[in-house]
Amino acid sequence: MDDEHLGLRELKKRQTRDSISAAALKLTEEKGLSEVTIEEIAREAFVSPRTISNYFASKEEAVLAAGPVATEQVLQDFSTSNSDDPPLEVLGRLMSNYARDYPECLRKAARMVELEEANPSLRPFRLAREVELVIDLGRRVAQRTGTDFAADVYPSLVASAASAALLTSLSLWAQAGFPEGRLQPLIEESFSLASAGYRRRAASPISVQLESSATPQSPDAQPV
Amino acid sequence: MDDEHLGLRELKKRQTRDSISAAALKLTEEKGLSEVTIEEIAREAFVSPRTISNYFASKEEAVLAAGPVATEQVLQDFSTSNSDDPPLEVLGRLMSNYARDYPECLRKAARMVELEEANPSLRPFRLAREVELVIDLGRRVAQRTGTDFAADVYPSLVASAASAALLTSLSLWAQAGFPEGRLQPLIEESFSLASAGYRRRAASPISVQLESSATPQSPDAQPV
DNA sequence: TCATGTTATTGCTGATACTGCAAAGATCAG
DNA sequence: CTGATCTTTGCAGTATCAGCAATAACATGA
Repeated sequence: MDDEHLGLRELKKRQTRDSISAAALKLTEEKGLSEVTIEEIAREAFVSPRTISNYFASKEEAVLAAGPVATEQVLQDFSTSNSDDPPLEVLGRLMSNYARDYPECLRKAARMVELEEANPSLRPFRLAREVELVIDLGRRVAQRTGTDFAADVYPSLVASAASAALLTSLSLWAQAGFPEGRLQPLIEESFSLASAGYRRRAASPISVQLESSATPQSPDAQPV
Repeated sequence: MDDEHLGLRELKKRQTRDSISAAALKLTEEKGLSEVTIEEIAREAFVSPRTISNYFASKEEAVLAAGPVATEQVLQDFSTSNSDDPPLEVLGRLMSNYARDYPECLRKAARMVELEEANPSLRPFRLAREVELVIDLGRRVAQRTGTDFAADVYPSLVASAASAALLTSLSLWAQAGFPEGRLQPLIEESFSLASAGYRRRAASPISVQLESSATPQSPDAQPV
């Protein structure tokens, strides 16, 4: 029911959708989203302005649609893996492996973080997408642990913690200038911190300290 | 610098701001935000449409400005209190006390959650506000624990966990129909779950189980 | 009290965004 | 090939929003 019999119609739909979001992303990187009009995106994507409204409710959603979609893979893996470890640890391992195996995808995600800092109007919409993912993940945690998603805080809390761990890691990593090989330890640190009830291990005041030159003064940072 | 010498000007500014957001809230509850125009809000608040644009960037922000602002109190209390306990536990106590002492404020917050479910366009903007709070809280955690907000995942993770604990509790509580006296235990459960690294205590599969009749079938829940 | 500077409010205007509707074009199934 | 279905498009109407200048309200100091 997913990629089964995709006729020409479905193919063209995805194609125009991708064209639009790619055009939106390109123009946004060039001029800033506030300077980009629907009409421009339409020209760039070879569609009519009206068509853009058919696909996206706003410029912001069009830009965000160009972001990474690989999260679904991790969600799948989480649901199918059957370990007896606590969900957070499983998620931590999955994310860590993901950072190791598909660095370009994480890099793309971090690039979106930067794009968001340059274009604040993106933030609300990115967050809305994020919440959808957290809800999805929460349901999976509930199913996996046999808890009730609607009556128990547990699944949602775990999902939120995992999301925060990943996003905080990405944000710090992007801020430090994407240092090679540093993301994975950051992710592991974040997840183990959550699993430890946010109590620092005495031995590691700042265990995965980045180069201090990368973030000399820290006027305003953008986590989450 | 806060409530010091508020001249007539500042007073009137706050007054018109409140008028606008109150009008926006009232009309939204009556007809749904999508059916409300800026012009209507302007009439209701006895200001010109142009003035609304001066105060808020969108209808959504106007509505959200009518929400509870008491979070600042908790942030203040967190910064001023000087306990040696882990920040999450301090925050948990503060929120629990808050739920006990100012139930009407929490109820208002939960009402906003419901309003958001009825008017999905509110969500992105509420989330954006939420993130601002989390960043603020993260900075305070950093200051309190002597960690570096910009170089260390710890402060942001703690702040995110606290935010998730509160919001998840509110969401569940609202979904269950605001049962009297149930919010505080939910909050305590959520915070202690986070402090315990999201590991259930063996004795409590669902320790703060709500009346099962309150949530018979759970088609789509809205945490976070 | 008055005079003057400062700031908020307002109307106007132009640019942009979004939606419903109906026509035109593309794809599909037989 | 033909009719059905769906996508794309143009058009028209409504709504949003920001810049600008004028007006009104408040503040400050004498």
